[in-house]
Amino acid sequence: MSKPVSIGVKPTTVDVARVAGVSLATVDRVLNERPGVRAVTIEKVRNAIDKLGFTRDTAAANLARQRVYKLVFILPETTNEFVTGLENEIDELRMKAIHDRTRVERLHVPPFEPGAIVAALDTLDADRVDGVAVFGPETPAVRDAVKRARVRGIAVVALVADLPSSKRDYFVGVDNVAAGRTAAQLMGRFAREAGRILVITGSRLARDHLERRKGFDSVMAAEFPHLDVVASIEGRDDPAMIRNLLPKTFKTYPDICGVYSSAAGNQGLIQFLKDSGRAQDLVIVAHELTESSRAALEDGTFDAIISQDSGHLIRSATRVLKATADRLPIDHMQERIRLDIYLRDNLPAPAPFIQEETK
Amino acid sequence: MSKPVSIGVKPTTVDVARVAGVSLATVDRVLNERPGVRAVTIEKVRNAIDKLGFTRDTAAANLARQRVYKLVFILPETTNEFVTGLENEIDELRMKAIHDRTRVERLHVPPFEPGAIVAALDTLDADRVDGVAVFGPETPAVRDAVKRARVRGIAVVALVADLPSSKRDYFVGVDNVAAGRTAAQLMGRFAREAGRILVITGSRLARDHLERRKGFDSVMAAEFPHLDVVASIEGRDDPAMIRNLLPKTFKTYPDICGVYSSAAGNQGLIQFLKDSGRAQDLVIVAHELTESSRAALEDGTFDAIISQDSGHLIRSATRVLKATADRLPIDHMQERIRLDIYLRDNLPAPAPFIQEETK
DNA sequence: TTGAAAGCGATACCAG
DNA sequence: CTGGTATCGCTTTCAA
Repeated sequence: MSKPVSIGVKPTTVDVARVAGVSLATVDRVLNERPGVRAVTIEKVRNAIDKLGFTRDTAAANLARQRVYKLVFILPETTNEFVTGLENEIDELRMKAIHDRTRVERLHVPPFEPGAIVAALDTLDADRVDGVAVFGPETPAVRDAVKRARVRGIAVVALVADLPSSKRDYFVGVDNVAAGRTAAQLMGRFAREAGRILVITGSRLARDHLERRKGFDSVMAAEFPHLDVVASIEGRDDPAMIRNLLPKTFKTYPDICGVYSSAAGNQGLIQFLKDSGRAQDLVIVAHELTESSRAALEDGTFDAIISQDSGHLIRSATRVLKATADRLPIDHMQERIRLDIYLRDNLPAPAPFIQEETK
Repeated sequence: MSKPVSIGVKPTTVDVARVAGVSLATVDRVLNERPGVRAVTIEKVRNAIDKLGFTRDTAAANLARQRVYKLVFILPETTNEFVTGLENEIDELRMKAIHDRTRVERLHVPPFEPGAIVAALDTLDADRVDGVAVFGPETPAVRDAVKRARVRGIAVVALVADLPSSKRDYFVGVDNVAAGRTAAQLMGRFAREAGRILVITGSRLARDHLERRKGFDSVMAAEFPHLDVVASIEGRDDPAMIRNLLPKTFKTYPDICGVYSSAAGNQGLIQFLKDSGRAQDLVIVAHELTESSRAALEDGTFDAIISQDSGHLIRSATRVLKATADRLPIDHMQERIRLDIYLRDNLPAPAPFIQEETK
């Protein structure tokens, strides 16, 4: 209608201010929902914003704000390969994150001890930390500590194992029930003769382990009647403990033809299989691609590995935490962590140990 | 030694200028390798830079520069689901990319026509386009056109199918030989009785198809002697053509017990299987998770799908093109596209058709 | 060959 | 409640 506002390709705050007939400062107040603006004025600015299709330039905003994202990852203090894999990814991220105004810290707490996580969460100071990713057992106390942190204004995501305390939670990890079902599907297809299947689990506090077990059992029962799942052993993610428990179990059930290693501690299983000469004749489905599980897959000890990419986990958690801290929407499709299946033939090129090839 | 330079957390160009004893403008000249600086001066600035451990703030730089990345994707003009999936991802990216100063375009060329790609590449103007991702047949003419584009200063990546024209190439896609091997592994494990395996391929111009075939044959021959791979049929990614070719093939080889659909056009195969009542008794391994292949997997028509995530492909290509255009290093670990295996149980939640759930 | 100074788009402090 | 203006880290004329 009236004289069109002459605007370049992408409107800026200046354009908004001009169209709304207010100052830059006021536009900023409305944009950031700062107090002290009359409702009418807010309305004027809002109108200008969507008349122009304005979207704020995050890079410029962060520059002006000198914003630095402070993120912390709480992980169990163990030496299991999956967790050390996560640690490595965090360290790598820490290096690159500097360029993105992001500071990343690792916090370690004793494993399988909800109290330690609670304490860690409670010490987090809202103006020293923007967001925290938690990998740990799901207990009411932990869920409450998460809630408290969130109330203090800290963004929280559950990592690897879900912590469904409220609808406002975000979980970065795989669907572990589906993981169990997938493991069962592979086991059922690969194990040709009838026999028993042993499940090695970690801890009944670990929600991820329980979910996997549930998915596994349901598919085994429904689709593979020739296989019989015997009671699982609880290895607490500890290779030595697993190595010690296995002989007895195999003595009790001599007709075991497959093992589903649903938690960490694969090294104990591998050791047992090699020691007892059963490395080749059992069908083994395990979790998490690590140095030793990869080797076991390559040499035929393992038949399949179900995994989740630790790089994706860490990067995704980071993006989600930043978005949450900024109250920005999350791209759920991108953040969905896939359930990877590895056979010997689709193993990714191994990560370089020392450095990238000097190209 | 001497009075330490008082610097905050992260050095800026101002710090560099001060330490080097030159002006901001000169620092910028050195940083961007602009001409007109004496060697000695360059040296001074360089010293200051790594004395301080300075790294330029890309966001600020892009802001000042008002940089807008112009990226184009060249895709075959077909209706096959994999390609339309890529198109959707590109469109989605186009929306979000605006916030990242990135403009994305799609360019469509007739499929299996190297000349069309060459023409498209040659029309690309270096000061209207920063980078281009090409998905197309690998021919000398195409490789040359890629070289020319690169000489003009346009970043190029090969998408999905490699174009190994020189060492400076970058390929965004999966290892297709490994994909073929993986398909064979699944086929061999899933097909219990002896029989013949049919391979459906696309075009002998498509490098990805050839590589898959190669990997498939090698594993089948080496590991599964009970299965015999018969000559493949060439479906040109065309469902109708595939649907028409199959009956004859099955008449010629009545003992076919498995099909490896190594290219696009799965709908033709599915149609044939349903029409002929063979949907359940054959082992089918296919490529690319799409609407119809997902349905086939869910209802048991397909047994496994080998796939590459189209979202990852597009996002990765984008990152690589930007990094190349800016002469920044590429994070090869992050850009590695995984070879996804899908069984019925690890299918990701389907993409929403209309919109995200109104949260 | 080098420097001073004006932006880029948004934020935030200080007045009025 | 609202407006002016310096500033963030870097780029880019325009002069010198």
